[in-house]
Amino acid sequence: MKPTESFKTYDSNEIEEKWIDSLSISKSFDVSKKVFSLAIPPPNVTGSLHLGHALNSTVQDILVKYYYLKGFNVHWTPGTDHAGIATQLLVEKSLEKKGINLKKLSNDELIKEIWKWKNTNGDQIINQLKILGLSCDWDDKKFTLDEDMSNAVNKAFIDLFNEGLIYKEKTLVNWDPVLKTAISDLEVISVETKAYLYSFKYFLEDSDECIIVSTTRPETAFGDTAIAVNPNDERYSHMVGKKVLNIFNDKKIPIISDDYADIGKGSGAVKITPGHDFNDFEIAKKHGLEMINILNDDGTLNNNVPVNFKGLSTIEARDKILTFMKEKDIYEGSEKVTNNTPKGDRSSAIIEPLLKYQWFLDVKDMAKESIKAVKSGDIEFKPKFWENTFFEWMKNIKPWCISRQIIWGHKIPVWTCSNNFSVAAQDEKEALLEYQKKYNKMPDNFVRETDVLDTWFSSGLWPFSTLGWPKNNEKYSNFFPTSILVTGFDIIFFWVARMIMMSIKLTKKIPFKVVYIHNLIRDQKGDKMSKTKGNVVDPLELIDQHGTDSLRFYLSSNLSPHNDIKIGKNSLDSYKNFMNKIWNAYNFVKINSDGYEIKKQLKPQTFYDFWIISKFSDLLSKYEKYIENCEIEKSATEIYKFFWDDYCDWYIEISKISFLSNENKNTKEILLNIFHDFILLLFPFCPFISSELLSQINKSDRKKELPEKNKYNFESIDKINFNLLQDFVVGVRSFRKNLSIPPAYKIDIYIEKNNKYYEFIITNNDLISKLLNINSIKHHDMDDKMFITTVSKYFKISIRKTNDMDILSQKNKLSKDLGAINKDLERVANKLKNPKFLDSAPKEVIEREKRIYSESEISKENIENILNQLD
RNA sequence: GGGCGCUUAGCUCAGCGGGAGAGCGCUUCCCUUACAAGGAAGAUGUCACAGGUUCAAAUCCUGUAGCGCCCA
Repeated sequence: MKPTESFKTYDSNEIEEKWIDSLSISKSFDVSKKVFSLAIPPPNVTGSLHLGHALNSTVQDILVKYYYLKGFNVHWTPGTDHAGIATQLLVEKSLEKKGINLKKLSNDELIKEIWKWKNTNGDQIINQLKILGLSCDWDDKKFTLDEDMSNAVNKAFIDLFNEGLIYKEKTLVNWDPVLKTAISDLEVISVETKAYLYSFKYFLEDSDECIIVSTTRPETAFGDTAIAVNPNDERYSHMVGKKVLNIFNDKKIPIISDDYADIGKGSGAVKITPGHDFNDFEIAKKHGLEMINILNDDGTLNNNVPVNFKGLSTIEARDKILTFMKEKDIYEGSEKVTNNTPKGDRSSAIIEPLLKYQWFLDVKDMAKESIKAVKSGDIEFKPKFWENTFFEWMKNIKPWCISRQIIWGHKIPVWTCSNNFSVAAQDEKEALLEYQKKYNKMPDNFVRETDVLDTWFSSGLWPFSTLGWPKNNEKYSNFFPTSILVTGFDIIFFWVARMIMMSIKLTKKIPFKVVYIHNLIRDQKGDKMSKTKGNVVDPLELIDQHGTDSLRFYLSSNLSPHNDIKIGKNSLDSYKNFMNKIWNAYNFVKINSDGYEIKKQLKPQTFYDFWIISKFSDLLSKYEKYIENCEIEKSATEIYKFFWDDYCDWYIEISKISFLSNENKNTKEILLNIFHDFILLLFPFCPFISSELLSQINKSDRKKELPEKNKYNFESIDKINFNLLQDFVVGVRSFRKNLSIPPAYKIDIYIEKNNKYYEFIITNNDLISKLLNINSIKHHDMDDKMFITTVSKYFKISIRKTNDMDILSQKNKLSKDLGAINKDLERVANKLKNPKFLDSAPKEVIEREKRIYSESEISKENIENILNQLD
């Protein structure tokens, strides 16, 4: 007979379907309540749910549900990011696939196409997030290109522009020749590549003397406008100030002296190409050198090179110029080197530094203010070590290139007159007024900028723009600054830093009080997941197989500040088992708690009721402490340990026996109440199974709130009795196993009458005997050779000797125990006879060591006696 | 080259000054009426290495090596 057949088995899919629409938390503007608010890191509209989203939003959702249980006024804004370049690329590609010629589309038509795509596919990620059981305010979701969001972007731009922090400048920028747009420093990744370092000669003007320079990019020689040598380099000191002939463009270029040239590197002389290298650009500014741009926007060589090189790609030009060098006999050879090639994070194209007019935001002072906010503790990173990374970047920050030559995004709200005077405004009408006000005349040829803003510009406003800024409405004043920001460490620079800067500058407030940085998810081997590698684990598949709750509990248990999460195909197994365990435990609770209710106060009577109550009380305080301190994984571990080890393995097992006697009814009530309150603690982690079980327990729709602390707060709870019971029970089980006594074999256990805890054991004889499946516990005289004996921490446990007992195995075990105890004794004895230890160690430590010593001595003596008996 | 982090059981990781831990895996026994997706009892470690500080170091400091990430 299988009693399970009468119970419903745990089916994650079924309960998820049932509860998916009931998890929203509606916000209120009840000002009497404490506030917990946060904004979701908006996933890209192009995105589909991956484990990174699952992890990030699970963490947030745990916090949200936790503070909701605590009675806070919670507000969590969901939303999506328009993700400028990424989205435009995606839609362009899909249009090309359909056979549409992009070149024939006007910008307006393309934008229309992107919107069309967004409106049909843009909600996919939001719908997938819902599957995770998140308590966002789904009715209040935002998109970075929404009208109010765009107005906020314009407002931010206008303010920063009017303050002179946003400006247009022709300077060297990172240019992506494939996307044909400028990008910011952060969007350039340097990829280690194998390359050749070529050396060639420049001849001094009217002289046979030459100077050798080396470069991995010989094709840029057309743009060389100087040769730099180190001021301390005696080999070249006589040349400084003279000129060499650049035979690639027939110009005479100077030899300059600058620390930048490294004496030890190569020949010590270095060619300066200001138009195509950031370091060289700085040198050129310092020395007033000419800057030559030799590239077109698509990366091919332009009109500033000889006609036979024009239009070539840099790679083609490289071969050709090497041939040219050889012909002219100035080529000196090459060597293999590894160097870092800058590539675009979206296009993977080699990024060319190019002279361009672009818009910049001067963030230097904003960065300083941000550093201050973190240093002062107004904003706190958790874990704290990330603050160093943040400071490091903020200290070295450069002006942020915010303009992009693409079409999907916030168009820069600047209008320029033919005289080059510009104003920033929300729209053309306002721009006209502004222009008249500023310049006291009407503009002519008034045209708007065509560039759009870097996507991160609008993301930088997210925590306050989503709440209504620049309007000071109820939502904004209630929920801003937000309580926390939860994100992976990969976007600290891209996003976190910029939000802090923008917020302090524009709202005069910090955007959030805490930055909770969590780890990232990788595959089983620790490799980054990517479609090309084919190692992507799909969260939806995991959810289908193991359930959302299992996934959420897995993720929250494995958050670690130091290690990335490595997920494999069996990673979720034990968490699914945990859900099943909870489910089945409820089956037991249910059949034993009929007619009992959830109470405000409990009335424990037995030592085991007191014990489980004190255990739950411990859990409750650790649970709160860890969550509030952004150590969710520790909270999860406590939940797991309490439920499985304490509640199921001990309390339920004991309660089964207590129910046989029918004497005390409080245990059933406590069994139910603790289960119920435990499920409340579980709710933030595993909302589906929790909601289902809570609804089964409370037939009416009871409001979810954290259990009251004083429900579990009893004075002077005596835990020792339960420890005694555990010690005795484990001691007997182990003993029996060691002697190979079959479990069905009913035996009597004997203990000494003069044992300190004899009374406790005998008082609970029936309970303990049933728990152990033995006849009963009796007392005996140790000298009796009829017995075989073992020791536990508190007891000497004896069994009547029989012929079929495995006495040798028991002897081996005891000898091993004795070895361990002797080792312990030696260690402790050494400590205790060390006067310095007795002088300097804290009292508690000395006391404990003394206790260990005396306990170990007793155990040692006991074991030795028993061993003698066995001989 | 600079910075940050990591190195503890076969695997994944916790512990971060005072008796080496958890989960998974492994061994043995048990379908004992919540649960075999389970229960019980076990085995398993030069806490990377070398110095130092301390009465006491896996834990703090310094250095070395290896791994990972970020920035040049």
